[in-house]
Amino acid sequence: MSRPTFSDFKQEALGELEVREEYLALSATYDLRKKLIALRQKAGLTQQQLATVLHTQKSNISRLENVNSAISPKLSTIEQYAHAVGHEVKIEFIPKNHT
Amino acid sequence: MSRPTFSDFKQEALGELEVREEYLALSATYDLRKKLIALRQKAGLTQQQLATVLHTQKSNISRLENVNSAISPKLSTIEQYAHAVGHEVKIEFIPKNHT
DNA sequence: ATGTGGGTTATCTTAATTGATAACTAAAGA
DNA sequence: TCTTTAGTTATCAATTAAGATAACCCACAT
Repeated sequence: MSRPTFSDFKQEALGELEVREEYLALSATYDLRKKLIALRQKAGLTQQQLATVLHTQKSNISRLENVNSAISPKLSTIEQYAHAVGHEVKIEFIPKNHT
Repeated sequence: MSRPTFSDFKQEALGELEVREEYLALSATYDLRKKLIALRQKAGLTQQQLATVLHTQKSNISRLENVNSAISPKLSTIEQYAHAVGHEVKIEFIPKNHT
């Protein structure tokens, strides 16, 4: 095992308290982006088509969906996207096991 | 019945198409704020205490929780709040009945 | 009456997201 | 090969959320 795996990074990151918050936040947005892409594709829309519906540009749609982008989208942005692909947004809060 | 009720406003607002999206967005954030307050209270924290945990000010917490505020919070903001009260954020997409 | 604690509102500043345009890659077809 | 389509990336301007400070209200207690 030469190069560090994602799991390695994960372990090291969780070491520091402040980094942990960041990690969890990233994982949540990562999950979100995957869902957004799936919704769009299921709706049979391209980024360009969705952009047109939302009166914006395809580059902005790409930025929103792209995992590499460092942005944390506004709730309203997520909602507009969801509505455009025929869905409502529901936010749930799951209790954490605080050891 | 002299003054208009919220229900009246709702009906009138739904009349126009562009306003409808806005209404749905508002209702979602309204729902969110109620949940946030409930989580904080269940955690036994005041706005001041939560603000301290998040290294911010109680006025900012109030703005986030307050229904009247016109802001649409960032996903990361919601997550930080949730983590501080011992919860994880999960976003779900509910299919709409497109008549 | 005075003070304290919890929450709200207003305002300014700062930081970040979003809008918009353009240039680019990669894949698929004609 | 040339073209088109889908998606990415970079950049800058414009909008907006978040940080910070201060003043305020209200309930409650001493």
